[in-house]
Amino acid sequence: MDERQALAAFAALSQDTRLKIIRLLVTAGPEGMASGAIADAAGVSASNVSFHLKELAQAGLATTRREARSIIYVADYAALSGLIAFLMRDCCQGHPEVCTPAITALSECGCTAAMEPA
Amino acid sequence: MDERQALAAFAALSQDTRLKIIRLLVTAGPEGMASGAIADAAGVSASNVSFHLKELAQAGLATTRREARSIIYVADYAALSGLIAFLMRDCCQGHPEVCTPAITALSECGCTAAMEPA
DNA sequence: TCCATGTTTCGATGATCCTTTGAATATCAA
DNA sequence: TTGATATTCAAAGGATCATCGAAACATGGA
Repeated sequence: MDERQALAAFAALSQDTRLKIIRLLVTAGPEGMASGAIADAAGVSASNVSFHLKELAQAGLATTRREARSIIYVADYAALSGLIAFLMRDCCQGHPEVCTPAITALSECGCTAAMEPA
Repeated sequence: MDERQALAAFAALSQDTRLKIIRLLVTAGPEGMASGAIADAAGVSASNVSFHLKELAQAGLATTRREARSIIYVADYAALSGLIAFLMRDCCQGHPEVCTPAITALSECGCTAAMEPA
């Protein structure tokens, strides 16, 4: 993830409805959600959700696949962790006080099970 | 960090000049940088940098202190790691494939030295 | 084929944001 | 006090963005 992509991702996440949508997609998992279901869950119109989903897809944070009449949106986990990595890489240069609290946050989600001591 | 704060932080980071400024501040460390020095380094006018610094401060990503005629801006490391934590907390619910790559990113910056195995 | 469903696209409107300019404020030195 | 330096503030412009409604497109079933 370069600066250009990070900028696009930050812009995509800086909007109320889109942040809501990303959270929906992330919790929905790899199966994703149909556009209509997202619109219902987010409480916005079909055309409005379509507008925001397009933004998220263009920012690389979501991918799509068609399934019958529905179009399914899936969170791009690699892009999200890439953004996290970008923030960290940028923030840690000689200042571990930035990342150390993040380690605590990490351990809250059970993902540290696979970790090895440094 | 709640959703409102995260939204403000994402908005602050989604602008070219401001992202550049945050990177400058982060690498500058706790000593910070004067407004004028930031303007020079970022290549923008004094009033423009002032505008963006105000945005960053209001988003909680930077703090200020006066030093003689200069006003020194300092990155708020707690807010930055809080944003990282917000992203992670949101993204990991049942999907460790999001956070696991972030662990790799973490280990690149030397901050994992303090870590314990889970 | 015809119709219903799900989604996107287009055009218009109002809101928000970024930049610039010039004036105002604060600090220090002479 | 006067002048110089450092920064902020306020107003105006041009650009970008979000929302809505209507129309268009794609798919599947009768």
